Amino acid sequence: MDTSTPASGHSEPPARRRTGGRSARVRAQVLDAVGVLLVEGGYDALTVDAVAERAGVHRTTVYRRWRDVGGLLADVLDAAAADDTWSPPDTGSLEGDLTALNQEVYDALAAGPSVSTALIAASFRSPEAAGALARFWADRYERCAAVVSRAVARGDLGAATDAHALLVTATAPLYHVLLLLRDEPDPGLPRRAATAAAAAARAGAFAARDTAPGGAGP
Amino acid sequence: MDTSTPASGHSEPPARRRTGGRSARVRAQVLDAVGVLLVEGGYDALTVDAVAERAGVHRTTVYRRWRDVGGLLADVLDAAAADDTWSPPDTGSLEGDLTALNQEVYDALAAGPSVSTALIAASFRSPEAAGALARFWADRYERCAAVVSRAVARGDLGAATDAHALLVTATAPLYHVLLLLRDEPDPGLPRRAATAAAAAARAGAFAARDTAPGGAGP
Amino acid sequence: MDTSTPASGHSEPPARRRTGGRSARVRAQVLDAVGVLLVEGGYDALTVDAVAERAGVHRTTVYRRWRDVGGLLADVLDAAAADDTWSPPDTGSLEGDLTALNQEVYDALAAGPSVSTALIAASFRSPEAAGALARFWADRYERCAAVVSRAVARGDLGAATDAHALLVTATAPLYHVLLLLRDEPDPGLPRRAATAAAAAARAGAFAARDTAPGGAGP
Amino acid sequence: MDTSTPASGHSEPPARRRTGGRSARVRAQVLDAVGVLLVEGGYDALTVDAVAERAGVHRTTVYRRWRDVGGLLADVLDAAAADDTWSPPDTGSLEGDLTALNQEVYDALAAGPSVSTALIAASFRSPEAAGALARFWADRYERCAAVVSRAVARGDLGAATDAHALLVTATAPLYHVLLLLRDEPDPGLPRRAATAAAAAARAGAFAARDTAPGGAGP
DNA sequence: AGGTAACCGAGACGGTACGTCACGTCTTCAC
DNA sequence: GTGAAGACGTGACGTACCGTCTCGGTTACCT
Repeated sequence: MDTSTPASGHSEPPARRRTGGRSARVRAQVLDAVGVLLVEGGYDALTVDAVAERAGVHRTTVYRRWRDVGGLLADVLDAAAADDTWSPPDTGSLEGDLTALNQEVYDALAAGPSVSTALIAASFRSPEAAGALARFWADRYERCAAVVSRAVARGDLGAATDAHALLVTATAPLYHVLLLLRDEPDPGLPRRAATAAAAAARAGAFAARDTAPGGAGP
Repeated sequence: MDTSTPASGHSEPPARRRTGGRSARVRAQVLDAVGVLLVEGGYDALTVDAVAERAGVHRTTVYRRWRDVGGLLADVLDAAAADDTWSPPDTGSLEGDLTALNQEVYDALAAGPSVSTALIAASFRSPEAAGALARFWADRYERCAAVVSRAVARGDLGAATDAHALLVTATAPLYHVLLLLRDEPDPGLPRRAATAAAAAARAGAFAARDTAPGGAGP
Repeated sequence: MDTSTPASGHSEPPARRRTGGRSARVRAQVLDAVGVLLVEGGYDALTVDAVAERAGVHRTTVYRRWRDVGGLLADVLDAAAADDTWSPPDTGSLEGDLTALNQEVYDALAAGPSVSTALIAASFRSPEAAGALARFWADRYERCAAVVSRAVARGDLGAATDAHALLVTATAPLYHVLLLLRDEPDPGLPRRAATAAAAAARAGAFAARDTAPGGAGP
Repeated sequence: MDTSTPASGHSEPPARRRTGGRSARVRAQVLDAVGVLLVEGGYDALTVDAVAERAGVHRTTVYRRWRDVGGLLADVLDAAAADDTWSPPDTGSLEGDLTALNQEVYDALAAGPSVSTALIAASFRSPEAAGALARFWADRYERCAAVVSRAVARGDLGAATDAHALLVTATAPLYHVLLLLRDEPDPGLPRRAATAAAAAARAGAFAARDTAPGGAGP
C-alpha cells in the first residue's frame, strides 16, 4: 500500500498521450513539476505560480487546464493510478504479505516530508485531491484482496473473511501513528500491525457480515 | 478518544480567567472565535483576519499573541486539554469499552466538517498545531490505558499487554476509513474495529516485547 | 523654475496616452490621484492606500507598477518633465528675466502646502523621488541657460559667464528663505535676489574658471 | 552657519542641567538617543520606540514628556541652541569670513547622511521641528551679523547693508546645491558663493530698503 | 495545403490574506 | 495611589497567491 509511488512511475516514459502535440508535452511538464514541488516543499509549496514556473509554462495555461491545485493533484494521482503495474507482494504467508505491505507504507510515510504526506495533507483541503486519493486507495485495496484470497486458498483463513476490513486493520495503525500521532518511527511497527491483524483474522474478527463470526469456514 | 471536544469544553465556563483583565477577555474571545470558525468553515476558513473580526479584536492583537493560525490552534487545544475531565468509558467489558471509545471518535469524525477534521488538517501545515494535537492525543491514550488495566484486572487480558498498541489498533481504522479513505460512514465500524482489536489482544498480539505473549514463554 | 507645474501640466489633457488600454488609463488615474493628494495633504497624505483608493484602483496594482511612494513621485515628475513645453521668460533684460523666474518659484513655494514642497519633502525620503527631482531641475536650469546667453549676446555679461552658477545664486535664496528658514513671505524677495545675482554677475563673480572675469586677463 | 552642531555639542559633556534628578537624567538619555539615531539612520530611524529603547526608558515616558517625534527634535534643537557658544569666524576680511562660514555649512551637509540633513528632512514633516530649526537659524544669522558689522567698520561695505540678505545670499547656494539639487560636492563652492555674495554686496545689492541702492553710505 | 479552432504566452488587474511596524491610548499591577 | 510595563486599537506597509481578463501569436489538426 505504497502511497508514494503515484507521483513517480510517470516521469520516465511519457509516451502515451504525448502524440507529439504541444499540449501533451505541456501536461507532462506540469505534472512532473507538481511531483517535484511536492517533494521539495509539501503541499504548501504547491502553488500554481510555482508549478507554472517550474514547468516552464505560463500561469494562465495551468489555470486553463487544471483550474486549481486540487485539479493538478487529481490529475497527477489519476495519471499515476492509470499506468501503474503495482501488485501486492507474495511471500507465501499472510503475515509475510501483510508485513511486506506495511513496510511499503512505512517507508513511504517515515521518510520525512514525502509526497505521500503532501498528498494526504492536500486531500484535506481539496475535494478533487481527496477524491483522486480515495480512488487510488480503493484501487490498491482491491488489488490487495489477492493477499487475502491466497490465505483463504491456503486454508489459512475462512472463506468469508472481509478482505477490505482485514487490510484496513493491518495498515491503519501505520497511518495513525506516523501521520496523526506523529510518534517516533518504530521499525517494528509494520510487522506488529500485520501480526495483530492476522491474529484478529484468524480469530474470525473479519468474517463477512452474512456469516456467523467464529464459525470460520471449512 | 474524542478529538472534537477540546474546543467545546471551553466555551461553557467562560467565568474563570476573565478576572476583569482585558487580556484574559481577549484571549477567551479569540479562542471562542477559533472554535466557531472551525465549525463553520473548517480549517480553510480559519484566517487570522476572520478570527480577529469574529472575536471583535484587531488583527495585530492576534498576531502579537499567537503569531499565526498554528499558534491559535495550539492554544485552543492546550486550553482544552488543560481543563478537561474526560475519562474513558467503563462498560464492564473490554469490547464494550473499546466500542464506546470508538463511538466517540466516530461521532466526532463523521459529523461533516468537524472541528476534529479541521484540527487534523491544520496539523499538516503547522508544527505548533501538530505538537499540540500530539500532546492532546498522548494525554487521551494515557487515560485510556485504564481500559486495558481493567481488562487485565478482570483476567481478560495478559498482564503484559501493551495498552497503547491495543488502543491504537482499535481506533486507527476509524481515522483511516473516515479521514483518509473517506468511505461512506458505516455505523457498524466502531464495534467491528473494537472487536477486532480485542480479538487480537486475546490472541496475545500486544504482549509487551520483554514478556512472552499469553505466557507461552521459554 | 517652477516646481509646481509638473503635476498640473498633466491633468488638463487627459486624452493622450489613454488610447483605450486599461493600463494607460490606470496610470493616468493614479498619477492624477497623486497630484490631488499632494495638494490636499502634502507628502504625509501620500500613502499608497490613499492613492489607490482615490484612483479607483487596487492597492496591489500600485505596488506592482510603482513599488512605493517614491516611485509614484518619480513617475509623476518624469511624466511632467516629458511633455512640458516650459521655457524661461524673455523680458529683454537680465534682471527682468531673473526676476520673472524667481517670481515663478516664489509663487510655487509661497502657496501654503504646495506640490513643490511635498515633492521636496519626499525627495528626502525616497531616492527615486530625489533622482527625478534632480533630473527635473537639471532640465529646467539647462533651459534657463538661454537667459544668460541672451544677456551675453546683449553685451550685458562676459562671454565666459557660468550660467548655472548665476542661476543658482539667483534662485537659491528663495528656496532657502521659503523652505528652510520659513520666513514670512516677502513679495520683494524675487526681485532682490535677482538683482543681487545680476550685480554679482556683472562684477564677474561667475566668470568661468578658465577665463578671467570681466575680460581682465591677458 | 553650521547646522550639524546642535545635536553634537551635546553628547560629550552632559554635565550642565543634569542636576542629579531622575527626570534630568532621563531627558539627557533621551536627547542623546535622538542624536545617535539621527546620525545612524536619519529621520526615518527616529521612531519613538527606537528612542525609548536606546535611551533605556519606557515608551510611555517619551510620549508623556515629548508627545511625539517633532517634540523630541524641537527639544534637541532648542537645547543645543541654548548652551552653545558658537560665534562666527573672524578672518579679517569679508570674503574670508563668508568663506569660512560656508565651509562650515559645506562640511556639515556634504558628509553623507548627516544630522543636519536629517533635521532638515524632519522639519518638512514636523511643525515643531520646523519651528525649532527656524529659531536655531535665526539665532545663527543674528550672530553672523557681526561679520557684516566688521566689514562695515572696515569701510568695506556701506553702513546700510542688509546683513541678513547678504548672509542668505552667501549661504543659500550651498543648501540649494547640496540638499535640493544634490549635485556632486564641489569643494570650490563655499568660496565661490562667498565671493559672489561679497561682490553683490559691494555693488550695493543689499542696501537697506530705506536707502537708495548704489548710494552706499558715507 | 491551407484554414481554422484550439491552445499557449504574456501581462495587467481586482482581490484576500499575510505578517510587520510604528503610532498613540488605555489598563493593570506592583510598589 | 500612582506610574512603569505592557496590551490594545489603528493604519499603513510591502508581499504572495489567487483567479480573471484581454490581447496576440502558435500550433495542430482537419478538410
